[in-house]
Amino acid sequence: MRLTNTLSGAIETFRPLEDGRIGIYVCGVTPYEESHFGHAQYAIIFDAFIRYLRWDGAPGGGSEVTYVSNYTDIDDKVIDRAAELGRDPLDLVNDQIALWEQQQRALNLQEPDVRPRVTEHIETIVEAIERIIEAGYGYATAAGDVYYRVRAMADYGKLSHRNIEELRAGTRGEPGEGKEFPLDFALWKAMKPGEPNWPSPWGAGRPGWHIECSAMSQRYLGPSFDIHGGGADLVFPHHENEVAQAEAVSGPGSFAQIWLHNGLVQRDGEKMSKSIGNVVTVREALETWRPDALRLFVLEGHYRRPNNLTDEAMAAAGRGLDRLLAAVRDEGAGAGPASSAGPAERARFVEALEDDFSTPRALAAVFDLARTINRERDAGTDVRPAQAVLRELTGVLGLTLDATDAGEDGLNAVALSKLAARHEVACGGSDAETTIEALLARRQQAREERDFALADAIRADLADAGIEVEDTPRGARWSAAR
RNA sequence: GGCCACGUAGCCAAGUGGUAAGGCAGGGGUCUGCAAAACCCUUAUCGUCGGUUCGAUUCCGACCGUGGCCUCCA
Repeated sequence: MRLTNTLSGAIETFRPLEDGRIGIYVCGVTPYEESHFGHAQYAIIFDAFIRYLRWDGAPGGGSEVTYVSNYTDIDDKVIDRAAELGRDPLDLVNDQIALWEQQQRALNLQEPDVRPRVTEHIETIVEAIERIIEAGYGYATAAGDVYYRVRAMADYGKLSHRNIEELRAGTRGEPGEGKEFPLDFALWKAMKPGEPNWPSPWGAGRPGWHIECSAMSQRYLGPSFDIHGGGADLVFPHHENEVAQAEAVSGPGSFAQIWLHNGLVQRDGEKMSKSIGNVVTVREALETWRPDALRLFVLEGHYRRPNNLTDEAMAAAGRGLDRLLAAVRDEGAGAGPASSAGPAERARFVEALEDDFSTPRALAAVFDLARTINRERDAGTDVRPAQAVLRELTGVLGLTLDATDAGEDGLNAVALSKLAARHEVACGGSDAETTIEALLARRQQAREERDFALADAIRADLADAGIEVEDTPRGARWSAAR
């Protein structure tokens, strides 16, 4: 597999440190407020990536993947937000983590194998800081802060492709109290009154932002591991500092072998930010669009490129999803010969993903397969083998192709029973599905009597109630519109 | 200001030194009582200007534009 490595800036052939086993760490969220579309995007991308690595259809038959993704559950933002809300910081993050995990399930995101939290790894972090100090790359101040000595790291800046002079020119503001050098960053922050704190050799305090990720990734994946991922906005300073911290102790080139960064989400061509007021939360996204449509939208772009979220693009993704749903519909058992479609598309799919995880190209193969299935089905071919391949490939990308995604629980039972009454249909119970079936039976009867006015009226009424009716050779099919 | 990406049809988005995947939308058909879905056909000289080359959208340069980062945003 070839992947763009931020470290080298080039596409490299990825070889795991240990054959058949892959360790990957992805920077997770800081759960101080609701997650937004960008979080869904990074999570979807890495979810699909890991599903692919594990897939037995990947070259080599799939790998055993250890996926670690953290929660930064204590930092300035958490403390500030908790103070604003007058809440305990830990309560706040617990609530936000619970919400995010619920949303992750809604988005069909696989759970990471390990979800380390900073507050549960203070000892690991303190030990990591001690080793950095021992190696000569860290120093404590009289105030009880500990800083990383950036100038001690010869190749500082190698990940983000900058040098210390450049960075120094860009620094704004004051050097900071007790720092030897303006670019030095905090490994440990001395406690301030009222803030959560833990004991350490340098006095009570809490970890700096970057140390947690290098300490926890190495804790679970070893000093050297395969892949470290995250949003492109984390390259500097976060990931740069992680590299500096880790390699100060474990040596140059020892940390993550490949750095993968996903492009950021824009909203209508603009940066999504609170100051612009155009942030789309995951909650809003899930209320507006189907999970599979969201995933399709994300994966229709290449992971490294910025992705522009627009209503139009989302609508297009939704229609594309409908197309895939139509192809896997349970009407594939034609009387004719079995379809031979699938293997060629599968090969294209693999080829695309092997080439820097090109999900757009992989999806093109999937859509081509969908077209072939539809065409062959129309011709009476038994397309079930091809449908199985389509389901397999989309499953690798994490699409569920679950038609009930549209939310039948959202059906308006009251409106439906009124309809049933208007068309003089006995609907039995209040069950929405039963009512719809009864209405469709009434409509079918009308059609057989050539009473198309009534048939069309029923269809129109159902459409008003959010039910779309389509006639097929095998009877009417309905679905909840969205 | 510095560093780094990117700029492909109405929209989204792949890709290649030899005249450009896929999705959505549009137009024309087939099918259908009608519709929907599906299927078939159809819609681009790849930001601008130079250069290298037999030939560039693909390589190089400049310019314009968009985006990211420049100490705590996935």
